[in-house]
Amino acid sequence: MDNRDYERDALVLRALANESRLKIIERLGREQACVCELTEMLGLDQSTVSKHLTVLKTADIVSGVRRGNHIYYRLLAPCVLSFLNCAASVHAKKDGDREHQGECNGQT
Amino acid sequence: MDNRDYERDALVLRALANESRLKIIERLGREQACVCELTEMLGLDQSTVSKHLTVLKTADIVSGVRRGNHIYYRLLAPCVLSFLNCAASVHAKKDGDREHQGECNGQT
DNA sequence: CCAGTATATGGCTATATGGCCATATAGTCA
DNA sequence: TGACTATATGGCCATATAGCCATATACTGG
Repeated sequence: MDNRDYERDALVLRALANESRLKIIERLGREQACVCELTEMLGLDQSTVSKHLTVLKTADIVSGVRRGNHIYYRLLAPCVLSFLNCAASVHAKKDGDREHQGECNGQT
Repeated sequence: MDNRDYERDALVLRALANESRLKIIERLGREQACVCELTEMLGLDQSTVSKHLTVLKTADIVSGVRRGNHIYYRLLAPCVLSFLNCAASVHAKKDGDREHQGECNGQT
């Protein structure tokens, strides 16, 4: 149980460690979307969004299927949404709570 | 529930998105440790380890208390350990499983 | 105080990242 | 086929990151 593949783990976490990509994930957590929708939502260059999606695909966090002229992306690993709750609770703790137990479903 | 602080979330995730820091977290998840123990475990320069700990401290993931000559670090946010399980399940899926539901405690 | 040990900080270099623009690719529809 | 739209890729630049070495700081024990 100790032989984690830290390199792979870090790859996944690096893919998540970006504000724009977090927004993409949050969006895809609600409903699949095409690149153009994500591009409009983020207000970034389309090529930039495409690269973000490549990063997420490489980490096996999202996948896209073509439908007609569009490619619809969806979240493959919904568990990453819990990362956001945990991440949020980390600073929630800092800015108010006392000791921060629970809040995110970690095995203490 | 939509006004996430993505910047703060990304800060936390960036702090986790590094192989050496993941090893530190896994270690501290088992038991607190001083810098010198972590330095030996990682086989990196002591200054490098100290900087990693600063990153983790800044993200409120760990904190250290001095005891005599040593500073003992402990994990403040044990929920981050569940990140590792989720991250692992993301590639476990790739390398075998079919659809990857559950495995990590996300709210699907 | 001084010497010794543990930790932190500053300076440096090599590499990675995120953004843009320009362009290439892949599909649709006449 | 050719015009059009959606997405991906390559090139570039500015900034961030991880590592090292050297040095500073903080504490302990004589």
